[in-house]
Amino acid sequence: MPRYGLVDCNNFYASCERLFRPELKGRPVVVLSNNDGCVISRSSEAKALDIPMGAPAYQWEHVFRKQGVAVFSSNYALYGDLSNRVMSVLADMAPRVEQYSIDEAFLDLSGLPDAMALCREMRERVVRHTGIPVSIGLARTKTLAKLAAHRAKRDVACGGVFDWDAAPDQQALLRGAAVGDVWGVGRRCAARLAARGGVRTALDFTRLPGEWVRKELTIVGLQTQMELKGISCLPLVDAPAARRSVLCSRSFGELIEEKEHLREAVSDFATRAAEKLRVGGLLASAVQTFVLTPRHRTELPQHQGQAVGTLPGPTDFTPDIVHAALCGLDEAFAPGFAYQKAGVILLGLSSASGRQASLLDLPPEERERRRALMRVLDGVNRRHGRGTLRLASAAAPDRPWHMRQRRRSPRYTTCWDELPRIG
DNA sequence: TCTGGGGTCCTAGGACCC
DNA sequence: TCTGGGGTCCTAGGACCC
Repeated sequence: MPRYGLVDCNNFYASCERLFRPELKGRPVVVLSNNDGCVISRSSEAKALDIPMGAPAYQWEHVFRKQGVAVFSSNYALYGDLSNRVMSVLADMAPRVEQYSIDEAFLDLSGLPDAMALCREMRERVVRHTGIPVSIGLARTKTLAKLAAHRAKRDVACGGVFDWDAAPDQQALLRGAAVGDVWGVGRRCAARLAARGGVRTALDFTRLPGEWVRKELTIVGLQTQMELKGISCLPLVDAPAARRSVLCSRSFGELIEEKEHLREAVSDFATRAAEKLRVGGLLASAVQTFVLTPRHRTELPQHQGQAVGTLPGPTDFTPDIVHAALCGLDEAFAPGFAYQKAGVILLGLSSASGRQASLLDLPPEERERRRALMRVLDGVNRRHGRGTLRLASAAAPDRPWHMRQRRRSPRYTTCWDELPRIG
């Protein structure tokens, strides 16, 4: 029988923020999305105040003030670094690890004599080495392991680790889980299940006829159902799959009507996306640009535009990518709208090392010249901060529509100037 | 005034080919 | 009068995840 573990960092972003601010222990902490828009992480004290996940920050300001909630803008440099530290502890202890997200990892624990003991030790070591508390679920499928971790987190009696397979009454466990809490069952799907004969719990879901599930919820829904029944359909994926796209997009700090400003923003996004390409050793063959008006502002005229610009061939050369993205913008843009968001997606990715020579190839000396230029650009920007060297079409850093981040904590662990001071 | 960003996968439908 | 069928590839849109 396969055995999976799911390690889940508790309230990850909020926990990261609290690491460097011990005086916040016991106080409610929330972390906001980009632009300080909505709540994306809450400490247990903040959850106890009934601040929901995704709550728009402006609607909760009075609660933040009244209850002394510590509020942070998101600081991905910090979270990414702490995530790496947690993952490396796991990799040292478990035979096979699949990092599933910034704060979760699946483990393959099949065939181990005492998986439970290993998980307990792992949990202690992670908190000792990184300060981040984690919960661990164990089960014979990944989907059940997710539910088990959920349980481990909520039920303090578990001591942070819960073994689904060892539970005496697994039906009761399934009955206690809302179907919407099952991994792979989103809002839409949960609503359809409720509409169809009131399927509300995970147990109800397992009792539906498989043909109906296949037909209405596709093969994905059927897999979820089988996994809930204890039949493993989703294997551990240790080698990360090749990336299929690179996306860079932002909401603006204020709405943009001027095409010139959108050009600057899109130029920025394309530049960042090209950097990500080079970091990953990838080339893109197409660039998609999109622009959106604010969907929540129904009183404003709405427009969504997108267009794909093709590149001369697979490339990671910033000027080519920016140029194609701006061509896309010309097509996607319509005048007379106030835009709230834009983005650039790089598609048709291939590996830079395994690159096919083509008839359209540039002469080797020109290729080398471009590579050298990008190396210099990346080197300078790595050392002196992103955007130090940029194309003339890109935005100056002081534009009013740049994203708001009024409450970002220092980059304690990744930036020399922002190290914590002691004494 | 103020509601994130970055991904993946599946399906349906059309174009095209033999 | 009869008017194929199966395969592939691409795209758009939807749903899900954290």
